[in-house]
Amino acid sequence: MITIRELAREVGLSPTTVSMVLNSSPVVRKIPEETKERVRAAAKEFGYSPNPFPRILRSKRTASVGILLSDISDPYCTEVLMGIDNSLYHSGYIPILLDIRNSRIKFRRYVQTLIDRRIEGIIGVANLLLLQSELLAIIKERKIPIVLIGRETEESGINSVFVDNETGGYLAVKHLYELGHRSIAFIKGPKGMVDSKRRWQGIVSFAREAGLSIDVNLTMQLKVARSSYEAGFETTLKLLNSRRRFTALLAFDDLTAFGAIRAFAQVGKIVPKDCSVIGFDDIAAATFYNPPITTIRQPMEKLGALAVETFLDLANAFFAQKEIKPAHRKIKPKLIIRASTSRLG
Amino acid sequence: MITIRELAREVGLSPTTVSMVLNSSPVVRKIPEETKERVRAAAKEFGYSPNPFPRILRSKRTASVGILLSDISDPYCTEVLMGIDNSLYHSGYIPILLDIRNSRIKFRRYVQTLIDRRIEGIIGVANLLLLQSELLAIIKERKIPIVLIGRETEESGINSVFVDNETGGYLAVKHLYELGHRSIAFIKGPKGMVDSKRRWQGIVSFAREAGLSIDVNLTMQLKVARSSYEAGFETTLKLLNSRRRFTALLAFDDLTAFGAIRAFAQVGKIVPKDCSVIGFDDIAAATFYNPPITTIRQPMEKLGALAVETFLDLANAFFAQKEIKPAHRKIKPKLIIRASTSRLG
DNA sequence: TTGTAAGCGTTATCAT
DNA sequence: ATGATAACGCTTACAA
Repeated sequence: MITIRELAREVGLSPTTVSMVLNSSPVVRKIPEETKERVRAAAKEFGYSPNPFPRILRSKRTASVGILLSDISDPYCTEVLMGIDNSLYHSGYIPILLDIRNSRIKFRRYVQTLIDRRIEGIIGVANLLLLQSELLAIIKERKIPIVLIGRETEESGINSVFVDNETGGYLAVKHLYELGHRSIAFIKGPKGMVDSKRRWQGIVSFAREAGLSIDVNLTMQLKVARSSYEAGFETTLKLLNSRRRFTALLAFDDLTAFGAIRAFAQVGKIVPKDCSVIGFDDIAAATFYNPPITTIRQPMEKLGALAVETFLDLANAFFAQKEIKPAHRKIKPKLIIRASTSRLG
Repeated sequence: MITIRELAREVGLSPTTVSMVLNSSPVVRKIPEETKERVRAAAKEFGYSPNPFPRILRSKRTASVGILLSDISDPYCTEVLMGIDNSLYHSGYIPILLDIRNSRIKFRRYVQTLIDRRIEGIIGVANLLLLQSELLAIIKERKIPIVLIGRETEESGINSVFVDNETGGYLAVKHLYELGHRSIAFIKGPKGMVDSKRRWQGIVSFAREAGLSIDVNLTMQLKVARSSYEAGFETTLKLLNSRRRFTALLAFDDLTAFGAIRAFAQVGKIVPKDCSVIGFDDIAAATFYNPPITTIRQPMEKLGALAVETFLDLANAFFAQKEIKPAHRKIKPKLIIRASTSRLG
């Protein structure tokens, strides 16, 4: 791995000149094309790749960003990641990806790792832990730019990019309503989760508009402890046991919907013939579930892309010593109709 | 962000002493406990975190490893990643994760990115592209340690960690056979794929032992172009249209199995009552599919962990200037019985 | 027991 | 139009 000094010797010039040519610095206009060509050719010939670390040392810019995931096995994270990777591709930044696995210990350790590595910012994919103010403190005290994906937050200094959950909830009930459903069961997200609250607001808002009445006995809440697949399964069984009739079920997310469909299958009911089911997120598996489910799509790739964009703005502002207001970007979700919902009757 | 010099001034010592204390170098034993304590306390008080880049500059060790993924939205990759992240957690190495998305252009660019960043090695998650010898050449020429996960390869200099596909195929048919199935349909992987060939060898080997006859008319092959979910769906419909009877289906992987189950559902057949279906991989979705599928589990986390272990050995050998033989580790798969297979009759 | 100084590979500034 | 030099922040011989 050749250094710039060696390369300079090869072409009979000083490291300075070579550096200037290769970085097309302003002064370079005064250098004759012939010389420049010679340098570039040699660089290519010897496969010269400048060592980034001295540059980092001087400039203080590491061109790296920490990506903190709550759980990489969660399809939601994965798809957001695609958006992140894709946008980063063009930026010259490298991602340092760390998976918290919902462990506070790992969170702490990984935040430290990132700080040690002098990342220019952190992009976090929604996680309850990330909101622990004690932990945010670490970040804020160091003034590191941070962008949170998927969790609505007005925390000062924390940027966020998230889906319009209220509209999402609204669209979901509306769809069921338009298919003729009037007895609708709801499985809300875990208590205290902002997303869930917002979605519920959307649902209530549509119900009011349409004159749809919401039966509290058909309104359940997910337990936090278990995976939403399992929780969806059990909650649905409970719903079925209650003997209260309903023709449609609005689930908190896709995994919950999967669990619900399994529960129906278990008691011999078929979705959507016996009951329509709608999810939320539109993870990849939603397409190939049996049946493929109707859901509210969060544009996850876009969330990732916007987060990167926000981060880049922040990082540049930071080095330009400019203050920049925290951004809170809200994106519209979209109804995706598949085979788990059908017209009543 | 305080430097070691500033910290040294704070405690009234030289940077050297501080450095030695903080790195507990051998000489440090001669330094009185009192001094050491003072240094450590100050480091903590000022939140001193040594800038890693000068160290990298001197030592040539970047403590970073490139992770090249074929497609991060593939659940297989994701689970391998968990194993990688977990093992790396204790090693002090940071992962630079790049998603090729099966694009040769991205591959080239990302390999260059990694080389530019002076990663100490590359862990690749199986991808046909990775095997393109032209591209491997780039890597080999630079003598960068590389470990390939999930693809059997004897390429000189390339280390690999993969599942014993032959045993996997063997176990899968064996399971169906023991449930009483004799008319079994097979959907093999795309032509030219090593994994597929090996699995098939395992299948044939069991068939011979058990005296099971394999009907070539029930033996299909996946087309490469599409996702294995879609391909599984269409291939199964073709199988059903052929009117040839079969009571069980062995699919190339879980996604293929999902597609198959959808195809059965479409023609009104129920799995496993009308036909048993077995997959391969045991991705997370296998657990919550409708029905949850029986499959051959690849220990993906373990594959990731072993790859990291292999990489660490290589990296250490590399810096110790030792030659080390390429490792090819083969891991046993395991049958996981769920609800998509049942006794015949 | 502690300190001085050189060097890792760049790049920016200033000189020629 | 090109080059010498210093500096980024750390570690490590070597010196005191």
